[in-house]
Formats: sequence, structure tokens, C-alpha cells
Amino acid sequence: MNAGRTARERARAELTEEIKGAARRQLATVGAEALSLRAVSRELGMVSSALYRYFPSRDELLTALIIDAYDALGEAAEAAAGGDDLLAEWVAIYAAVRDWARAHPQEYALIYGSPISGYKAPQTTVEPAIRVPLLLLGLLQRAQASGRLSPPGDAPEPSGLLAQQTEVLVPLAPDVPPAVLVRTVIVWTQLFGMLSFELFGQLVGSMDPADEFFESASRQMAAFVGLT
Amino acid sequence: MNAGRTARERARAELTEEIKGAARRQLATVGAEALSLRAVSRELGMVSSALYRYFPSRDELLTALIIDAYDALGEAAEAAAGGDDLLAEWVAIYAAVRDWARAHPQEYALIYGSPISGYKAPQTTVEPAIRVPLLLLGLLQRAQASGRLSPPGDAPEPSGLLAQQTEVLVPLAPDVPPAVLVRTVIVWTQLFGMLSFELFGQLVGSMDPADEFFESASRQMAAFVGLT
DNA sequence: CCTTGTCAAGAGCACTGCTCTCGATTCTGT
DNA sequence: ACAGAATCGAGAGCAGTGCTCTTGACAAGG
Repeated sequence: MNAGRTARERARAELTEEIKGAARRQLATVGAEALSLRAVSRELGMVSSALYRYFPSRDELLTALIIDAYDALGEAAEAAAGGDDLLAEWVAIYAAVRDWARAHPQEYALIYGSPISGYKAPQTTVEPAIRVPLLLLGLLQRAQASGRLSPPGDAPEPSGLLAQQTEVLVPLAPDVPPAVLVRTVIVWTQLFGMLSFELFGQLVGSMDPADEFFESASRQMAAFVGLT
Repeated sequence: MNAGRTARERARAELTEEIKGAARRQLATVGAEALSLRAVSRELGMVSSALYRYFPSRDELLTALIIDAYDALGEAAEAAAGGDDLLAEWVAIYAAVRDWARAHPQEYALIYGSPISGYKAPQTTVEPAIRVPLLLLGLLQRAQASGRLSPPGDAPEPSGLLAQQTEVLVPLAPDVPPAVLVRTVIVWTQLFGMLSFELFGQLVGSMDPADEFFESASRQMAAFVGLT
């Protein structure tokens, strides 16, 4: 693990982690757009310009934080997977995603909120970003393999461009019928839409606190994709 | 309409609008968090401190823009309503919401993106914020009244706290059964989750462009709430 | 040992939101 | 019609920001 060769390299790796830690701590209190390199450097007892030895710009620091956040969320979700009851697993994944998001609202906003102005997400963020939908898709694939997936009869077959786009998802869950793949995307957008509404305050006054609504939604969405 | 009494008041109202216009224009290019009072004042050929005669702070300006955005979106959605075919109306509302959002991505991000750091939405934003869900709910109420609503049999009855929260929605659509009210909230979160994913780049690589996916989702969500 | 690369520090640039003061203008009550 | 009050834009200034460039100290490898 700690195979940093020279003392310099080890010191550099450690300091890089410390910077991210301080940045994450500040992120949690003031939010992403108010993240200040100078404040981070103050917390670490160094001068702001020294940070640029480790991150060439504020955006690069944000990118590192974004990737870390996607990975943390992905790990939290994957930790909730497993077990024999697929429906219980589905509901547990929903709950784990929500728990992580509520525990790290600013990091959630960083990855699912409005894009930072002038900031273009590099390709490296794509892979960690799709861990959760991939997890759901994998669950459905296992369900299909074990005969626990009953595609609802009213799920329309995708056609045209939509069918073409659905093709891309087939390798990820070869046995899941296309109609269910489309529904999985719908369900995926519903999950994070619901979460964003809760965290960003759109539900205040109606479904807040959203515990029971969230659980009900997770079960209804499971039924929607045919998971029983 | 233009009943500003004194010349001062008329000038003030006009300038207030001009400031919002310039701010909106800047918003569209640089985004919300990079909206600069000084840049707005420069565009208007005045000094930055003068803006504080019209908006006590940057946040107040943002609040005004937020309310305007909610209202613009609400109007766009309401303009798509009407007609005799309720299902077509439902799909048209979805399309209108999407069209507005894609035409005004920064204003959309302003209201449905991550909350601005340190900014607390005042109560005045609530009413314009719920115009779209209210529109959908009203449509379902009309559908129920004309017997066009067939609540799916598998829609679970809300219980406990969820049932209690659903009560709040009953006055808005008295004839719509509680199970459908819960589903309407689910559908509402799906709509804006899907839209946020498209606009914020989460769908790139899978369902982008999302035209066909969006239409399919709108129809499947209509069926989900029982609209035929 | 001694060159080479890396490091933190500091000064400085252009920008931000916001406050305060200062005259000038406009409105309002008499 | 005129005096006092309210409102206006302009300007200077404060504390903060991201970022760049230069300088001198230190460690790594030949």
C-alpha cells in the first residue's frame, strides 16, 4: 500500500490527502462554491500558493473531491448489496444511497447538483459516477437469472432511437429485456430526483421528513421494473 | 398596468426590471454562482454601489430571479395545458417543462440545482415553485371527475406518517385516491430528476439525446398514476 | 560534492460583495 | 411656492477571492 519510494514522494502523497481532507471538511460547512483555497491553506498552516504545487487549480481540487464523492457513494451502495432476498436488497440499496446523501449533503450537491460554472467534468468521473445504476442493473440481471423478474405486461417495447440507445445497456445486463432496461433508467432518475428534492428543500411542506415516502417509492419502483 | 404614480417610482420600477434583465442575461452565460453585481452594473453603465438601492444584497437579486424563473416555468407549463385529450395534455406538459428547461438551463439550475451556499429560500418562493405539480394534480383531478382515471390495482394504500402527509394534498385534488396522490409525488420527482440528469450531463453516453426517452417516460408515468 | 528538481513563502494583479459618505435631484407637506 | 425629507448615483475604501511570478531554502541522485 504505502510503497511511496522516496521520502519526498511519501510526503507529497500524504499532504495531497491532507489537503483533500481539509477541503472536504470545509466543503461540508460552507458548500462547494464557497470552497476557498486560501481557507484550506490556512487550516493546514501553509500559504495559499503552496497548494498549487499539489492541485494546479481550484477546479482540479474539485474534480478530485467529485471522484472521491462518487466512489464513497458507490461503496456505500455496494456495501448494502448482497443477501438472498433481492427485493430487500433493492430497498437496502435505496436506503444506503439516501443515508450517504443525507450524511454528506454538500458532497451530494457537488455531484448531483448544478454543474460548477466553467467546470467541465473530465472523462475520469464517468466510471465512478455509474456505480449505483450499474449496481441496480446487476441486481436485475441476477433477478432475471433466478427467475425473480416478472416484466410488467404494460412495459412498452422501446423503438427507434430509444431502442438503439437501450442497446448500449444490453451488455451490462444481457438477460434483462429492453423494456425493463428503459424502466431502469426511469427508476434511476426517479431515485436521484427524489433525493435531490429532499436534500435541496423541494419537499419541505409536503413529504418532509421523507423516510416513509422514500421507502414506499423504493418498493413501488421495484415493482415498476418487475422485481417482486 | 403602468400605474406608477410619481416619476421616481416609474423610473425605479423600470430600472429594477432592467437590472433583472441584465442579471438574467449574465446568468445565462456565466451561471448563477458567477453572477457578479459589478458586471451587471457595468452592463448598465452604472456604479456597483447603486445597485444596492434596488436590491439590498446579491441574494435578494437571486431571490427575484428565482421567483421569476419559477413563474416562467409555471407559465410555460400552464400554456401547454388545456384541450380535450387528458393524456395528450399530460405529455404536452412534460414536453413544455422540458422545452423551457432546455431553453433556460441556467435558470433551471438556479431553481432545481444545488442550493446557493448561505442562501435560504424565503417563503415567497414556495407558491411559484409548486405551480407545475399543482398543474399535474389538477389534471388528475379532472381526469378522475370525468372517469378517465383508472388507479392501478397494485398501488399500495399509504399508511402511517405517509398517509398523514398525503392528507395535505387531498384538498388540492379531493377526488383523487391517496395512493395516486403518493404516486403523483413520485412522478413529480421523476420528472425533475430526469430533467436534471439530462441538463446536468448525467445522461451523456446513455440516453442523450433524451427526446424519445423523455416522451416514453412521460407516457409510462402517466400510466403509473392511472391516466389512460 | 554539486547540480537539478521540488518546496513553501511572499508580493502582487485583477476581481468580488458590500459599506459609507457626499453632493445632487426629486418628492411632499405646508 | 418653497423648505425639509427622502432618494438617487458616484466614488472611495475594506476585506476577501483565485491565481501568477519570483525568491531562497532544502532534498535527491549522479
